[in-house]
Amino acid sequence: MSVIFRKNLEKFITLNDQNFDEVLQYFDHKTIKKKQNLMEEGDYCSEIYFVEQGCLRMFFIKENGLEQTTEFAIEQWWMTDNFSFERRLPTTFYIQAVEPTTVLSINNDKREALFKIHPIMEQYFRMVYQRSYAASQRRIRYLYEFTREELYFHFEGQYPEFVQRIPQYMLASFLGFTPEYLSEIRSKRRS
Amino acid sequence: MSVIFRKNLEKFITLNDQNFDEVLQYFDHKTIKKKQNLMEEGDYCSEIYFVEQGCLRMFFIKENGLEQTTEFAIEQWWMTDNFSFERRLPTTFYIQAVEPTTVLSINNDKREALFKIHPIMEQYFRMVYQRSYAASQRRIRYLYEFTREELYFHFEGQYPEFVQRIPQYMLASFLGFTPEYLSEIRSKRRS
DNA sequence: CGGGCCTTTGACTGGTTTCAACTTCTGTGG
DNA sequence: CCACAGAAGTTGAAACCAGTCAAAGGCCCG
Repeated sequence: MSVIFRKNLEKFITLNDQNFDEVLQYFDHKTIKKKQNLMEEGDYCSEIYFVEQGCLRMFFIKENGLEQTTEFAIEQWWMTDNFSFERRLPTTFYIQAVEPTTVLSINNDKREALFKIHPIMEQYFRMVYQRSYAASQRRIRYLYEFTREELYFHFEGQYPEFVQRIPQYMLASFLGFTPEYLSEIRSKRRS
Repeated sequence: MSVIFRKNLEKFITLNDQNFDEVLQYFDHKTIKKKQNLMEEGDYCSEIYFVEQGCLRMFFIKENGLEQTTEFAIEQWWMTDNFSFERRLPTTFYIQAVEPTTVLSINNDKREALFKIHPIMEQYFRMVYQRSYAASQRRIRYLYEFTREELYFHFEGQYPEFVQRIPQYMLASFLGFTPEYLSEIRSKRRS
């Protein structure tokens, strides 16, 4: 099963049916309801998550008590607090389902074991991280290059369907401004 | 040679003398003067760079003509425009030496060849990218969490020696504000 | 020793936040 | 299936963080 995971693997590497089945054995399936947390502040973030269906968001709690969203993950995206995962330290983030969501998960130790038996998975993750890092680099550039208003129009241009999919206050948070200001931006364009 | 590269490799993997020599053959040495560019806007960013000695910065030119610094790399850091490198597209960044600098470089094709002969290097780069991505994730969090003033104090606390090493206007640019504002922050603390 | 680059200072400006009040949407229980 | 309460979105006024501009001072390197 997990057609979508296989599809994602095949973007980077080739695996025959038997090898895919073997690889899949290392992963667990999890189903979470909307608003349910997959990970909370203080947890050891021992796993990484691959979204099969649905949408996750990562956020932390700011000084003033507000939730600051830093990432979204939809189908075929990996998500975790990499710092906590790698250093085996407690996380300061939450991972929450924006919609009913199913994920594949694997912990650090199991993944190391997987790498030993299927070295091609090392290549797969090297490529996944290379892309993720590249995306992250680009995002940092946008944060420097664009005003908040431009960030919104740029994001809307790149992911129009996703903008429809999530509540505005989450999008505002992700783009680094307030829901009130997003309202203002949207009303400006209407006129 | 290249004691420092070997030192870095050994943080992640083990290689005997012979294998290290073989690996090193795939890399080129480059020496660049202060203010010289290793890469310019429009270039195909075909290589990745490992800093042996010195300091690089990556920047792009904003609409208003100003240089916006997005990254620094000192000894033992890798630097490249990953997006351009991976997709084989022209870059929109510059990479420039802040000090006289020596780097190791390798292009995409050579690196693929290296992975074939020394699969352990695939593991090395998987780990390097995992860390880089984690660092990038943390940096994005800081950009959301801190005011510009807090960003400065936080950075100064984490890298006090590096703050001394580079001109203030570059640091201000990297932290996302103007040299004037950095002056203001610094004068506030003096009083 | 001089010129240009870097840093500092101050006045003014504006993009974005904060706060509060109001309206609209949504989902859950009766 | 409707009612209603809480959540999400809108609007406007006041405040503030940080940018812009201009001018002066300091310092490095040729």
